[in-house]
Amino acid sequence: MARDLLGKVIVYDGPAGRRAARLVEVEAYLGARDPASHAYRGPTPRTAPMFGPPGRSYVYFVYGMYHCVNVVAERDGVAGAVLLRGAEPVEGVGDDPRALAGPGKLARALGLTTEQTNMDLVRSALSIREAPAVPVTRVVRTARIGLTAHATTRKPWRLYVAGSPGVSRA
DNA sequence: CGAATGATCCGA
DNA sequence: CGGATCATTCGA
Repeated sequence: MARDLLGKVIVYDGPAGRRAARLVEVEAYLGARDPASHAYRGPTPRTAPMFGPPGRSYVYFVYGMYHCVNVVAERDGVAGAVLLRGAEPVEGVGDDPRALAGPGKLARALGLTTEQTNMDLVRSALSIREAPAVPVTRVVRTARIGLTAHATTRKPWRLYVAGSPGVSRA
């Protein structure tokens, strides 16, 4: 479930050393039932990780200049992923509280690209770590942002931590 | 093959 | 609101 990711820490031990951030904004995407999902029309080379086993990464490139990072969520064979949209700096990413406020900024600050797609998030250089859960009272649910195929998908599948500067927008 | 498209961001 | 900028996808 997407909400369990809020508060957790994403850690990337890359060429530039350790970079880590606390997740404060996420969005859930499904498969054939979700027109806004990359997996809507079945698997392609790019979206293959979305159909694979859970607990792995799905990183894609968009708009010719940004990368977006997802955590694959459903069981093997079923499409589903959670887009990481915002985080707060923890280590190695500077101290601008808004440096990871937005999916493109988050990926850039952590140094993640399509090279890091389909990585095992439990036992690899890219991982998601346990951290104190975010109190229910601080979690806000809204409709997802920036979608073209919005009409059919007004589900409140965007979750964020109220008041955090790492959230992409109010 | 060519053309359209996009789960973004920034600046005016 | 428009522009930047290009991998991916789909139609012919």
